[in-house]
Amino acid sequence: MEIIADTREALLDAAETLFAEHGVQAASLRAITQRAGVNLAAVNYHFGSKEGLVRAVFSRRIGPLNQERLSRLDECECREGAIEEVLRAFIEPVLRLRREAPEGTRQFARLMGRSFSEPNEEVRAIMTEELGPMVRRFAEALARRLPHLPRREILWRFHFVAGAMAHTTSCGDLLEHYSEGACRAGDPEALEHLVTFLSAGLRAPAVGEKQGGEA
Amino acid sequence: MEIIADTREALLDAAETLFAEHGVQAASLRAITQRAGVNLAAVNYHFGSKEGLVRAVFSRRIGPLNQERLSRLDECECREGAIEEVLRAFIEPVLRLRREAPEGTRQFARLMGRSFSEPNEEVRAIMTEELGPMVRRFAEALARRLPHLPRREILWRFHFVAGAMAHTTSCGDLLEHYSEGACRAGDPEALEHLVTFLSAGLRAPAVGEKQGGEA
DNA sequence: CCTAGGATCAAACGCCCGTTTGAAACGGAC
DNA sequence: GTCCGTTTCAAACGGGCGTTTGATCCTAGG
Repeated sequence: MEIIADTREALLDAAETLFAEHGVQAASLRAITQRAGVNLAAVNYHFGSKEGLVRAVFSRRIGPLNQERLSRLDECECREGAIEEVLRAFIEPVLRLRREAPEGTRQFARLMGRSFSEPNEEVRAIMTEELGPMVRRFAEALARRLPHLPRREILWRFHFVAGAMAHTTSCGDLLEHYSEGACRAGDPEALEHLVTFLSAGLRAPAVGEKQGGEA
Repeated sequence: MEIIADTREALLDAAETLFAEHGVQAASLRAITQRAGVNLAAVNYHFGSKEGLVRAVFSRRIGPLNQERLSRLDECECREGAIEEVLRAFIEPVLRLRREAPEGTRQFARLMGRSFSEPNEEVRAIMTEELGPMVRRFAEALARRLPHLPRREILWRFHFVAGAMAHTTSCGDLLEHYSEGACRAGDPEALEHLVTFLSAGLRAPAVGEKQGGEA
């Protein structure tokens, strides 16, 4: 528990940036160690293998990220906050990653957004493992606020919520490109657009019902 | 224009499946040619390079796909159809890919959903090129039906529409996993859930306005 | 029948990958 | 000063990659 973790941290930072930039598979250990200014063998010494490095890169950020989401959800539950607040608790911590100081951190949101659909099975496994309990708690919070919706429909809609968010964090360039620079996924207003759109979607009547219909 | 295109087609089919399964980068030409039952050198002979093969795999499907989307949008425009119809024209052709006969085709939706956030820049370039005009026409169709929304907000929301759809086609397993099999992204009902959720989101009042407010 | 040209083939090319190795450098404990 | 566990290092390992090559097969046209 000393400050010896120098090489480890340098590796995690370099890997985070290069994973985000080129993908986990395409970022070579040679490129990572060179950027970190350490020897090639350091990865296998400190993390056992490339997969160990991948796991460490994800764990380092996802732990605190989920903790923040869940503690904000706790607050929200005490105050019996509206759907909008639940969405903010879910989304804002991720969007804020994009505006934080260290360069690698900023890239992590992009990396994470992409990782849901990663072809690499190990990466996907890491994501489902690390995010599982958090996802379930948010799904419950939404279900409690939308008692008229069947459980299956809650899950569908939460899937869409996650999709819109992941798309925004991982393909922000696309939006910037099509809007010719007018919309920037890194702006604080992204949160407001997401919350407005998604809360309206969540509040829609159940599939098969007319507008204003009842359960 | 004869039936000589045997090897080419076999390569496209094999590549499509393996690209979807393992990613463009991780699918090797050796694996692709072996699955296609052709010689390794056939890729470079018929497509010039691996990138040529990638382009061909995408072009083969995206062309007809966009044509179907646009002709359905045309119909919809004639009848002055509602937002729901525009969404169906945009989404259904993609979801139907998942239920079509050839195995590779079924995988293509997954491949395409993932390709928006591909680290490989060439793949992303192919996507923006091939989808650009279609995207713009749909954005206009939505703008005409939501005249009270600023143009920027239309673009934000269309981005979320695309995100929810892409997430559904590329990470359906995730939804199936978290719902313990209750929700299957390949089911026809996926379309109904998407349209219900997304049309409600599109109809939300502009950011910063109260429910029921006017432009 | 012969031939020219497209299509296929096995084999090799050079390169980069993740990992391993064994030695060197370091830094407290005694 | 010596020792020992930790950390760093240059070098090499085997293997897979995309691509190239030159020979061989096949077939339509003269």
